[in-house]
Amino acid sequence: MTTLLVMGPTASGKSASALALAARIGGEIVNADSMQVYRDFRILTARPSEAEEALAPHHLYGQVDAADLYSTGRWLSDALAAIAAIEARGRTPILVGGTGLYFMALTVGLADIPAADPELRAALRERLAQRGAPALHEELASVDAVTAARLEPNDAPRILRALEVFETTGESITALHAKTKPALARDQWRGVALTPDRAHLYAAINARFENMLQSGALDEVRAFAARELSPALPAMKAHGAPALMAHLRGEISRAEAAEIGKRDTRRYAKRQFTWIANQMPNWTKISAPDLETRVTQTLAAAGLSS
RNA sequence: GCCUGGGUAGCUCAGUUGGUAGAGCAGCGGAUUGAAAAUCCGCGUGUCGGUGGUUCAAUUCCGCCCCCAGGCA
Repeated sequence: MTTLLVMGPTASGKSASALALAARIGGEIVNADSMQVYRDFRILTARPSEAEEALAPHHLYGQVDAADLYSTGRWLSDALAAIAAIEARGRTPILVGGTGLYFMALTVGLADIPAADPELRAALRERLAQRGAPALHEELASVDAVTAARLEPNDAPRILRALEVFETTGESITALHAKTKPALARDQWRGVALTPDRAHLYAAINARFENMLQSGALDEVRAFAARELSPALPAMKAHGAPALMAHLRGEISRAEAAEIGKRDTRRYAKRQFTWIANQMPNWTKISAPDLETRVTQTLAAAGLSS
């Protein structure tokens, strides 16, 4: 069976495409977005509404509490389980989202590395806070020169990860990457990437953010802030969340917070374009602005028919 | 219509005592293997309003014109 993968920059209409595709071919939708897995920010992360979710089976949306640390690894096993279950029902899995790394885990692979000890992680983060990323980069160079050479001295998350992997496995993360196998074989999936006109997408992003504010995004953020969770949690990184929290604390105006939220979202979309252009050579690019054309082109690219 | 101030990057502006210009924000290009809506690297993107003149050389000085803001009528 073929699994359909649909990637697109934020606000490109992925969710609507997925719904139309699901209806057309009797598919089930699986989330491939790192923020829409969190329960707390339904509006702010543009998660499908309850009404939309009722139109087709949806999986991996809002099932994680914001206090939890989700990860690419957890998503990969969750997604593979969902795909297997959907195929067991004789239906087509449609994975939809904007997180390039998740699709990479599926189609390129995620290195088979045992989970790191939480205490080791905490210790590394502490060292990072004390001494800074360049110091850890030097440390990495002394044990894993190959990886250090390809990482920038300021790229804290990757340096941290490389050190953590070396300390738990005694091997270079670069060597482990080289052994990686795709989770889905090449003939098991078809990928399409939405590449809308950038000026129109930016306008859509700006308009959507205003809509989110009209629809209660601020209340959502207020309720989240009341939980007083660690600012370092991944869910805190949802576009607009930090700025809206600053607004609730009286530090910036609502208009300023909205500008920051829109800008961060636009910059993210730009990075997604870069990812699509350079990391997804085997994917069909679809730039058609209207839904019907996109769906038709997607089905054609996937060799599926309705 | 007259007076004054202003037209320089997408925006807000600085600047050049004449040698074709630079900041902030926005933006653009790139990397991406387990917190990825994260993180990191790189890049000024410009008929200096138009047109004549002076000059070896004009975005800069001079004339005329156009546009914007305020004031006087």
